[in-house]
Amino acid sequence: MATIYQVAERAGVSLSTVSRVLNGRKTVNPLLREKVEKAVQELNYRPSSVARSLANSRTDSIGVLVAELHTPFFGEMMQAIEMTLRAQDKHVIISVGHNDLAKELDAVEFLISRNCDALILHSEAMSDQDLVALQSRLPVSIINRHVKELDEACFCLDNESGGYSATRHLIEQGHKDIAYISGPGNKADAMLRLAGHKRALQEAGIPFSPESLYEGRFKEEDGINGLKALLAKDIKFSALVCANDWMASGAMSCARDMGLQLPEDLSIVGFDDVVIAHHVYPKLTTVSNPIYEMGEMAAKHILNKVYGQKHQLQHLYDAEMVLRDSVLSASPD
Amino acid sequence: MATIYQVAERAGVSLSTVSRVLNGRKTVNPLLREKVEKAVQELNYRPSSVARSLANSRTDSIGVLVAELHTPFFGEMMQAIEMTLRAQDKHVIISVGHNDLAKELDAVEFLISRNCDALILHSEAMSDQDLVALQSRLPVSIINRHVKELDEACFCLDNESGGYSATRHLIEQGHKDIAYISGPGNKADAMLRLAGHKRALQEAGIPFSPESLYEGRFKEEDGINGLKALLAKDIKFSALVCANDWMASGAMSCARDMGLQLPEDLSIVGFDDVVIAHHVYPKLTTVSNPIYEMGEMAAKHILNKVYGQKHQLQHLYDAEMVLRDSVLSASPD
DNA sequence: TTGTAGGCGTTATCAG
DNA sequence: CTGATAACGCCTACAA
Repeated sequence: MATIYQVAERAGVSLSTVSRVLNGRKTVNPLLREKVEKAVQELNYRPSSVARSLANSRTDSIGVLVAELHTPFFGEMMQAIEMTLRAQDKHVIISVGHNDLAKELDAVEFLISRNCDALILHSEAMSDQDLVALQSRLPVSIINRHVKELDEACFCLDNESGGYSATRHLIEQGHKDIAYISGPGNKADAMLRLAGHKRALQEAGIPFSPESLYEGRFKEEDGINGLKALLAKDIKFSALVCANDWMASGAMSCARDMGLQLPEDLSIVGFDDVVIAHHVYPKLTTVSNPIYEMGEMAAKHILNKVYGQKHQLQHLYDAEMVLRDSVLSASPD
Repeated sequence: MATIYQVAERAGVSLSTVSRVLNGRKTVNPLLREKVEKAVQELNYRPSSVARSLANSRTDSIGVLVAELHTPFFGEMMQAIEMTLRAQDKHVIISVGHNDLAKELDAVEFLISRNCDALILHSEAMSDQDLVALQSRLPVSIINRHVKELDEACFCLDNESGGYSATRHLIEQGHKDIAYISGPGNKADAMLRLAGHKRALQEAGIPFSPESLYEGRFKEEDGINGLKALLAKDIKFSALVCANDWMASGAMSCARDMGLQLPEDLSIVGFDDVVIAHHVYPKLTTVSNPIYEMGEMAAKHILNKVYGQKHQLQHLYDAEMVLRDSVLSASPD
């Protein structure tokens, strides 16, 4: 591999001059510039990003932490991040945290040890304080969580309004008895979605009953167990909202196993509009989660903060209804 | 950030000694070692991976090229790669090629410009020759394609036998009239799957009819259009095999739209056992594609080749039937 | 076993 | 505008 010295020698100039033309400095004689470019061509010279990093203490690399990678949600987020970052010649290093605090912290340290210029995190296990502490070590973008102290760095969905829209939609279709399968009580997004649900009920004058609530952990099986538990109780409901699509899919399987017709016997709405949403049957009415845009913005925030660019940022994202076939208008009885 | 010099100073030794203990050399006085370790602690010293890379011309980074990231298949592959590599303290840089030759080549150059120690590729558009040429520039692992010249570096599924198993299963269930929706004719994996299908037919003495074949491009919509086209023809079939799960899901939607009962009126088998396979209804009988294992092996191959490790490798993977609910035994007529 | 000195390939600072 | 020269932080002969 050719070095900048050899280019300099071949072009008959000093290495400083070569460095200048490589970095697009304007202050260089066009004649020399041409010579240098010719030499670069001939030697097929490629600057060493490592040496460059050592000299200017920038790696042009961004670390990204996600819970898992095999789920389409994170895949889309990663893709958004990779595309917007590579367009600016930055590269992304991935690491997965497996929903476990120790592993997440470990992953973060790993990323930092790699001298990333910044981090983009979709953390499940770290506390808000952990994130604040992290921010003092290097610039970060945070996806799907709002931390007061890190306002500028957070990019999230309006979960409360999403939860509101979901049950609001059901109410508008004439449903009054609406059960809810929630995410875990210690997750802010889960609780916000639930809060939205309650607000919609209240607004419609429908009392919220703890009986019609089941708390899961966002997994398919929780949808199954949740519906089973709900059905076993002495309550009636014509509609069910699940705090994410995986649980909704589980609930659908379960409903069918219990002999229910979908959506005739039970209307279901999900949340996130993940890829499976339109592969289940009936196709799932759900709430959008523009993770792609959020990933893009998180990346742009880094671009602004670390590399002095000037992108327009949006921090809060609307969760909109995606209407498909899993909700039936209830006949007014 | 503390440097190795400061550690040396604080410990009262030379920086070579510090370097030695950091790199676990045995040839160092336990007393000094202890001093150094203490100093490292106190200063919270972290070696600069950049400086290290410059000095020993290794970045400990592996570039991974995939077609897309938002699809669960690649997510799983990435996760496998990340986990096995990070366990050995290597990091992975991702880049996506978008199924486009120019973009793939661009991505590869980008990765190389980042001084990756090696590349792992799941290329859709590059030619075998491109890959061979690449191999001469730096070590590579190739997933899902067999290139004769790169035998050692390839990790793939036995697509032919997978295709065989799929229609063989149908035949065993009593089906005789079996339609097939294939992947694109210019993709080796698609053609191998189709070849397996034909072999199974032949073995059972069932003539293959081009009429019952539709060529798609592995997309959901191809499943829809494919079944529609097949149904419009003057042929009968009680079963359909789709060369991947996405097309199978599309075919299911289509079948239902056409008023068919599943699986009573039409048995369907997919391929890949991607996440949607057990979310569709009826749950899809399909052929496994152990992409996780393949990703892991591709990573281990790099570990062996570049970092002198000694992992056991497996290059060819069996495609096994995953039995679910989308196939009905045909009544012998 | 330990320390000294040179090199890895750039960028940045300063004279000229 | 151009060219020495000194960082950048670490590794590794080689010498002591």
